[in-house]
Amino acid sequence: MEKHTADWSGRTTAGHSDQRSLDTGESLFRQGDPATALYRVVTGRIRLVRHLEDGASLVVWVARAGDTFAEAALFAEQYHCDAVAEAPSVVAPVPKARLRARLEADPVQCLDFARDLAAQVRDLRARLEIRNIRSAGERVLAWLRLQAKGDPPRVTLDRPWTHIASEIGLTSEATYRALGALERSGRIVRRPGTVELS
Amino acid sequence: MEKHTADWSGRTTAGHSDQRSLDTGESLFRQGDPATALYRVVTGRIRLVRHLEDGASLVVWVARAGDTFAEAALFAEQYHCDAVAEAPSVVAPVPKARLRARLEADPVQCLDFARDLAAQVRDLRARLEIRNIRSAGERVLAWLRLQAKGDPPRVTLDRPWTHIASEIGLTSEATYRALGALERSGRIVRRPGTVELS
DNA sequence: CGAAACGTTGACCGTTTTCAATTACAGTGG
DNA sequence: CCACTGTAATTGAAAACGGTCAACGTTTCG
Repeated sequence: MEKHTADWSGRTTAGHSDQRSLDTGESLFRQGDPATALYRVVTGRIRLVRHLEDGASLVVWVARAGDTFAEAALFAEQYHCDAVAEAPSVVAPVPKARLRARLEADPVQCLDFARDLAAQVRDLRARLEIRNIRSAGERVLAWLRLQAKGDPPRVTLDRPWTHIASEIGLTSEATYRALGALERSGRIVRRPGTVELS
Repeated sequence: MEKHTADWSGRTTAGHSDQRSLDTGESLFRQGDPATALYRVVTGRIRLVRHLEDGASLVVWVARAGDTFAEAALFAEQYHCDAVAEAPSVVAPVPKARLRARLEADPVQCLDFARDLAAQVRDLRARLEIRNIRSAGERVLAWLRLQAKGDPPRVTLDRPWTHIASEIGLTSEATYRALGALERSGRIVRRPGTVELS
C-alpha cells in the first residue's frame, strides 16, 4: 500500500502541456512509423488497425478513455499498427525514450509499470472469459458480479448501458431485454445509477 | 535483438526440478492462500475461479500449455482466485520472493518481464476484438489472418480445430462449416496441417 | 429549446447452437 | 496384427437466441 508521487504514465501528476487533440479520422501514427511514444486516451476513442501482408486490415483494439495503448512501442523500433481517432479525441503521449530511461534507472517504477500491465492482463482475461458465456442474461449477470462490491452486492453504473453492452459483446437491445428478464425473475433490482444483485 | 541466457520465468533454462503435477480436479492454490509463486502451464489446463462475496463463483481464465498465470501474485499478499486442474496437468512454479528480488535488482530482467506482459496484453486485446466479429466465417478468417505468416499467407495448425474453435468462441461445428464455406468460396485452401489464404 | 444520446419494447429474420449420426484416424492392449 | 476406444472431422435438421429494424418516450447537454 505504498504511495508514489508519480506513476510511470504521469497519470497522477498533471503535466498536460503535451496532450494532443485529434479529429475524427485523424491518425496519430501509422504502422511502420518510428515508435516514439505510447499513449493514454484522455477522451474519445482510438482505433488500432493492423495491416496484413496481403493488404487486408484488421481492427486490433479500440482504446477508450483511460486506456493506454501502444505499450509495445517501448520494446519496438516501429509501430505495428495504425492509430486512428474514431471520434474527436485527446491523448496524452508518454515519450518512449524518457520512459525507458526512467524504468531502467528505477526498478520501483519498472515494477510499477509491470504491475499495471499485470492488472490489465487479469482484466482482459476476465473479459474474454465472460464472452464465453453464450446466454445474454448469464453474460450480463456475470459482468455485474465481477463489478459488484459489498454485501448485498451492488454495482454503481458510471456509464450508459449502451457502452457496457458493447464491452460485453451484446447489442444494447439484447442487454436491456436481459436486464428486464433478470429483474422480472428477481435476480437483480435496478435503481437509477445502481444495480443490486440478489 | 539482444540475447539472454535466462528469461524471468526460467522458460529457456531448463530447471525442471520443481515442476508440480496435478490430477484432474486437484487444486494448486485457493483464493486467500498466501501468494508464494506464479506459474507457467507445461501441459494440461488450469482453471482460475474467483469466488464472489455472495457465494457464487466465476471462471476468470483457463490457462493452457505455455500460458503463465497468477502474475498478479507478484504484487499481492494473497491469491485472488482458486487454481484447479481441469485435466491432468504439469505446472512450473516461479517463486515470488526470488523473482521479486531478481526484478528489483536487475532492471533488464524487469523490463523483460514487462515486455512479456505487454505482449500478452496485445494478444488478449486482439482476441477480444476478434470476438466482436459476428459472422462465423469472418471470425475464422480474421483468426487465420492474424496467425498467417509469409507470402502467400499460410497458417500452420499446431492443434486441432476443436481447440481453436473454443478459443475464438465458436462451436466446432460452426467452425467446420465456416471453413467449408471459406474453402468453397475459394478464400482459403486447406491441406493437412496447414491453411493457405488467398 | 432543440438535438443527440439513452432507454425500452415489439416483430421478424437469420445464424449459430444443439442434438444426432457417420467417417476417419491414432494409440492401446490383447 | 487387429479389434477397440477415444478424439477429430464432417454433415444434417430443427430450435433457440440474439441481431436487426423500427418506433417511441425520456433524459441530457449545448
